[in-house]
Order: sequence, then C-alpha cells, then structure tokens
Amino acid sequence: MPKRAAPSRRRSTYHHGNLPRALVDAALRLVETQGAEALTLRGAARLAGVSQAAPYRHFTDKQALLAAVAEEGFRTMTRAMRRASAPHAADPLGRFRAQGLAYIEFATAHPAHYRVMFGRAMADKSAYPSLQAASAETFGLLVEALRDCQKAGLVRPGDSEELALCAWSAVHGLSSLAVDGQLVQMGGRGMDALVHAVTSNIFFGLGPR
Amino acid sequence: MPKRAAPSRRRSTYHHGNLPRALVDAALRLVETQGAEALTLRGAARLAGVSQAAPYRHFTDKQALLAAVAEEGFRTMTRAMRRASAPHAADPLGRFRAQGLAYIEFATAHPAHYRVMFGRAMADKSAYPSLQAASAETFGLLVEALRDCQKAGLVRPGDSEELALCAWSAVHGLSSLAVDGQLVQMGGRGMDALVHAVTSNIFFGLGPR
DNA sequence: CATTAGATGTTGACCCTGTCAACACTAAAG
DNA sequence: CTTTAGTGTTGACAGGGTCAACATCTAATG
Repeated sequence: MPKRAAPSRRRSTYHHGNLPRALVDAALRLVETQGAEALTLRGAARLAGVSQAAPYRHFTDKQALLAAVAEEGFRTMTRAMRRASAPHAADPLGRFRAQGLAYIEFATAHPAHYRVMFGRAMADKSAYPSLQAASAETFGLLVEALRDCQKAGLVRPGDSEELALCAWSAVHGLSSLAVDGQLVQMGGRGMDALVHAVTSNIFFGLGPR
Repeated sequence: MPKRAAPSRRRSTYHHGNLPRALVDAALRLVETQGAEALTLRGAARLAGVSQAAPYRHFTDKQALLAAVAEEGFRTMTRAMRRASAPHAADPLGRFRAQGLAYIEFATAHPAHYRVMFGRAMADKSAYPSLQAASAETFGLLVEALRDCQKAGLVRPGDSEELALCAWSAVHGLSSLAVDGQLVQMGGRGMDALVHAVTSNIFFGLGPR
C-alpha cells in the first residue's frame, strides 16, 4: 500500500503526499483550459482533492500560487528557447532568431499562461526571488545570444542589454498583441507572416535600403 | 430647483441625470487611483451615489463598463497622439516618431488605464463596436503616418500595415514591459534612455552599419 | 391635464471567492 | 508510546457579480 505516493484521484490518506506540486499542476490546468481569470484557489484545491483552506498551508495567498505558476512558465519557456537555439550552435544570428521565434511560439501556444507570467499580478516579483531569477534567466538568454552576435560582427556594437531590450520589446509586443486579440485589425494576414515581418524588422529596421 | 442636472454629490432626485457618464467617470477614477483589479461594479455605483444594482440599467455587466473605460482610453490616446504629431506637419518621420512617443507616454502615465485597454478582458471587442472603432482609429493613425513616410522615401516600401505593426509591436512591447514592471532587470537605466533606444531601433535595426 | 407605459433606481437575495480561526489527524522525533 | 510540528478540515466572514421583485419617475398619449 502506497504511503505517500503521487497525487492520485481520491486520497485515502489524510495527508496528500505532495500538495504543493498538485496545486500548481491544478492551477496550471485551470489556467490553460479556462483562462487566468478562471483560476481560483478553491478550484485548484478542488482539483487537487483537498479542502478550500488546505492551499494556505503551502501558499500564503492566491498570488503566491500564481507566482509558482508563472515561475513554471518561465522555466518551460527558457527550456523551449534553449532547445530551439541548440541546432544553431555555430550561427549566433540563427540562435538569436530561433530564441525569438520560440518566445513567440510559447506565447501563442499558451496565451493564458503567458499572461500570468507577464501580467500585472506578477509586476512586483520582489516577494518571489525564484520567480525573479527564472524571469531574469529568460532575458539573460537573449542578452547572451545577442552578445555573441555582436562579437561576430552581426549586430552593431553597443550596450548589449539595451539592444536585447529592443528585440525583446518587439517580440514581446507582437506576442502580447496576438495573445490579447489585438491583431484582428491586421486582416487576413496569417500570424506567420506577421512574425516574419516583425522579427526581420528587428534587424533591418524600417529605414530605406 | 434642478430637475436633472449634472451628476452632483448627493442626488436629491430619484433619477440620477446622467448615470452612464457618472459610472464611467467613477470607474476610471477607481482604475487610475487603485488599479484595474480594484474596479468593482459596486464600487463604481457607490462613487456615483447609486445602489449596487443601478449600473445594470445601463451596462449589461461589468465587462461592458470596462469596455466603456477602454474606449475612452483609446480616444484620449488618439487625441494625445494627434496633438503630439501636429507640430510635425511637414516632417512625416517626425510625426511618426512623435506618435510613438505619445503612445509610450500615455502608457506610462496611465498604466492601469492602459492595461484595461489592452488587457485580456478586452480581447474580444466584437461585442463592442464603438470600442473596436476607437482602437482601430488609434492604429490607423500609425499606418497613415507610416504611409506618408514611405511616400517621402523615408521608410522602405512594402505593406504599410505590416510595417506599421512592426513599429507598433516595439512600442507596445516596451510600454507593456514598463507598465507590468518587467524592466527592473534593466538596472538603473532610465526609462527615457530605453524609449530612445527602442524607437531608434525601429528605424535602424540591430544590424551593423 | 390626467393616465399610463417604459425607463430608471432600490432592496434583498443567491452563489462564489479569498481568507482566517479553531479544530483534527498524522508522522516522525524523543 | 508520547509529544509536537506539520498538514488537512470545518465553519465563518466580508466583499463581489448578478438577478428578481418592487418603487419611482418621465414622457407620451388620450
């Protein structure tokens, strides 16, 4: 008989076994399937098969659970960006671009999760150091890749972080617009075309020639 | 004695006079002073001096009130962009840039309002045609200015809307990052420097030369 | 001008949510 | 085996969105 095993359906033991994990999973499931607003502490508890107040033993409040979900998002995203850029080991520009594409792809594939990560609720990450670290790592990837581009003479010299921010803004802006449904005004144009336009423009700019 | 005058402090008449207007004003005040999450239908009603259920005579639900607030935001923003670009009548590039700056300035000056305008809640504008129109007008300004730049040979030829989107993404991305507090990782750099970097990059790109 | 239908505001209620205090059960340390 | 800290439960409170039933007013109709 399993004493403290995986978070199964109905708990036979009084203790859950791994409630924090189960709550984050449940929260993520709710976010992904019904949107970030649908995430409710009670709902997550329900999904995890515990009472409404149980989450408070592991998360000081709803925001703390949100932060855990956001952190997981950053880690997943970072992993995806790493995976996408791996094939371009010898090509800094290719790597940089692949990371940007992976970023946008994550956003459009997991819009609700993306919103949790970048939304207002997570504005002040100071209370969640590991979340802060995870988000910093994601941005760090971009900065690193951009620095390599500069070394190879593929990107103009200058403050790497500032230049990375320029790219990040464009990529994040497009992702946000897409995720928040602001691109209807772009008519029939497919997302792929828009992604291509924006990412290309990061390098070439709007100017002539 | 005033029968149906301006929305004054305490209503002496049974009818309010102009409750929809008063509710939008109240809602906007709540959003600006305490953030979008603090906007409550009951709170707005309280501020307007009516009962909790009164708003339902004018707005089908909370989202409809939000939509009105968002619409007002788009109109204000459009006005600001127009005002900012007016001095550059003869200089398309200056006009385009001034609009972008006004956009960012609105966002940073009214973060909560900005979030209402572009947040998830307003993703589906199809139910609010006038909101859709207001937001389309804002984007239209950018497209128009960019088209003028193209005519003057200041921006490379191509699909104007697509190119405008490139600029919009960058500007919106920076605004969103700022508004959602994601720029702490940019260290001490002042917002002005970041704005300059991003808007310049829209034209020149990251590439060398 | 009196009547009356429709618009507008109010009350009271329902259910849901975040959160807490008081209590119960369990596992591990002594 | 007992103690104790950790973990889960129950019950409650305040606040929010929303609705139905009711009250009041305005304006158009006759």
